[in-house]
Amino acid sequence: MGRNRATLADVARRAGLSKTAASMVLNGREGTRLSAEAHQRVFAAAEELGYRPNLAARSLRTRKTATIAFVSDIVATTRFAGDLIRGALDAARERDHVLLITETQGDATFEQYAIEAVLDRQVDGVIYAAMATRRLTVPPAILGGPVVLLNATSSDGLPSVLPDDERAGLSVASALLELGHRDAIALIGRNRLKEDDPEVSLAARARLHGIQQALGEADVSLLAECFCTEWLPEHGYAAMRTLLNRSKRPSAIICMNDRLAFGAYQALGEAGLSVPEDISVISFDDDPIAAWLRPSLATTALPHEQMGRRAVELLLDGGVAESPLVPMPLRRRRSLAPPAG
Amino acid sequence: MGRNRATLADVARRAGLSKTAASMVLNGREGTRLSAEAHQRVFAAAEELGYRPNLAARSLRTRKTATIAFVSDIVATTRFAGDLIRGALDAARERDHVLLITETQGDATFEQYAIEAVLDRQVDGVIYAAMATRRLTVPPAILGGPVVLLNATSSDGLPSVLPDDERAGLSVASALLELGHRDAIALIGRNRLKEDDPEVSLAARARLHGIQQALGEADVSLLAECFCTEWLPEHGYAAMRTLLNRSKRPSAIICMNDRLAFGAYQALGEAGLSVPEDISVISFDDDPIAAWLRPSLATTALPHEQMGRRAVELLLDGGVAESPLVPMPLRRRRSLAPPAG
DNA sequence: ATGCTCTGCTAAATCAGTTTAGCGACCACT
DNA sequence: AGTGGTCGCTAAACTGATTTAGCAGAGCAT
Repeated sequence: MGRNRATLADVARRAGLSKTAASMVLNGREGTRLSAEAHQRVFAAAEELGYRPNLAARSLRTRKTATIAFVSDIVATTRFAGDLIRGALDAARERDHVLLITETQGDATFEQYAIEAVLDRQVDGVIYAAMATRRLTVPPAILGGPVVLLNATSSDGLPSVLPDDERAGLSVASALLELGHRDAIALIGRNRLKEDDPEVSLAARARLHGIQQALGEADVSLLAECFCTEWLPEHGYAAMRTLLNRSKRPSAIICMNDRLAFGAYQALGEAGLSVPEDISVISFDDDPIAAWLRPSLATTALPHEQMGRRAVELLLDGGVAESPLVPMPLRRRRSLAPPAG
Repeated sequence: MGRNRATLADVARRAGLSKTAASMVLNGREGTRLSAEAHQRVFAAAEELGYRPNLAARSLRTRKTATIAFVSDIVATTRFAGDLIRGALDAARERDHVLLITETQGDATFEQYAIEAVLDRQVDGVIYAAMATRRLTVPPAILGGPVVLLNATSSDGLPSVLPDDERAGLSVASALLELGHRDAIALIGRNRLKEDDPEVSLAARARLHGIQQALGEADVSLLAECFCTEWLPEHGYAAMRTLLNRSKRPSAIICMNDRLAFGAYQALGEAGLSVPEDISVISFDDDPIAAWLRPSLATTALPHEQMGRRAVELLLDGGVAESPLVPMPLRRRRSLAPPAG
């Protein structure tokens, strides 16, 4: 790779100046007393030789690599990961940085390995990302330099970037209240494990709080709450069927995520009920599937791209981040209507 | 990041030996005549100091960085990208390498930038990946070193890794034939642009060929073919509705991808038809949605993780790759049944 | 004539490794 | 005693940049 690249010494020689002079000119150093003509010559030589600095050599001296490590537990499995990475990539490029990506797969050995690998390469900072919003403990090895937590928090007081799930819960419930739903709102996706263990999820509890707060303020209580062991379509399907067997049919359903809502749609379709005429449905995440459903599913979007971007900004610009919370915009779609009758 | 790391000189001093000796011992050099005791002392010193080599310094001398560039047009947008990256990440880790990921967004300026960024960092090789299987032209700048094309080919004769869409087409059609479907098989997703322009897609044409070959051998011809401008659920929905308005109802549908099949399911549900009793459905990709559908959708899996892995293997192990094609396994699921009646 | 400052530039050290060339001690052989 | 070979190890060069310290010459005042 890159054999025969011109070095700084080549540039200096061609310009008839010293390496020192060439280095200073190319780095735009202030306060140097090099003549305008010297500048000219260096630039010309660099241009002609197609000179590009060898960053390995530079970083040996400066201890800067213009490289950020993106260490995450799981990059695949969810299509959101790509957005997180893309946002980070964009922000990094704008700052002339590049991303070294590793995955720990939630395995301690891999994590150890990943961290050594990036530290050995002298990265300028680490973005430690979780694919499910949660609390975690960062490996002490990376604390020697800048770290930002992405989609996670820790007790170390490290800067972090999180989606604002509580406000999302609030807006989801409010959307239904505004339409006139009151006494027949059901919730699908309660889950003790997710709600009680912040190392599993922060989203479940926050979303629930938001929903409860909005409903409480309107003096409304839920018609029913369905517990689900996981937030997958099959669980949403089962929950919806249970709900439909009850004496009073709900006028609106809140699902804790879009996959549950997908399952709920399936059960509603089988029961011959239509959304939103018979039942409104609203949810969280804005998985691409939400827009593909018929009718399209109203939901609150996880701002993954924004979050990835913020993480890099926080890491490199050292911003103090007013708040770690990134808003989750409400996507109003066809699955919402006022209650029937 | 990583301040106060012990250097090789520290290790050598503690072992009471020279840097040369320490370097040789730690690199396990053959043919050196250093005593067993010297080995002991170096290993002990390295261990005690928690020594880790500075890879920037090493690669300055050796011109090896143990880093691979993963340059792709688009990392987000499809949930498959994650799998491609994960496979590459795994294979890279097994070989003590790490991935520098960049995205070009199909933009020439970004691409130029991305390539300079990775070449400046002296990567050992480049994986040039496309998110949709297609033919492309690689930027000449990266040809100075090893390159592997992932999910793409080019006219440069570069090694590449591709999914075997033609065989997938073959197995999809064969699966239907085996079940007894013959004169009422319809195809959703024909698309001239994708089929005719290899820079847009190689998959469409290959899948079609495979299907046609299998049907041809069985002396069967398609009942109908629906053209779709894109392969999104809405197009599958529309196509399916069109098909249902014809005089003869199909006994089986082949969709060119799972998203189209998702749309077809929606239209079938609305029409009160059930899968697979009334109509069988089979498709391509194995998007996670395929398993979530009710009934679960039979499809052929894009082996993205395998492909990512193969690309790294090809790049680092220099394998001659018997064939660039990675098999797409058939996932038999509930959407298949013999024709009714 | 001497000393001082300013200008425009460069030699050399430095970063942390790898690699080449070779040194001193010891032994065996003539 | 002199020569040659092996053993066990090291000094120094090298990679390609940045950075520190300082040099030569011009201009000016004393």
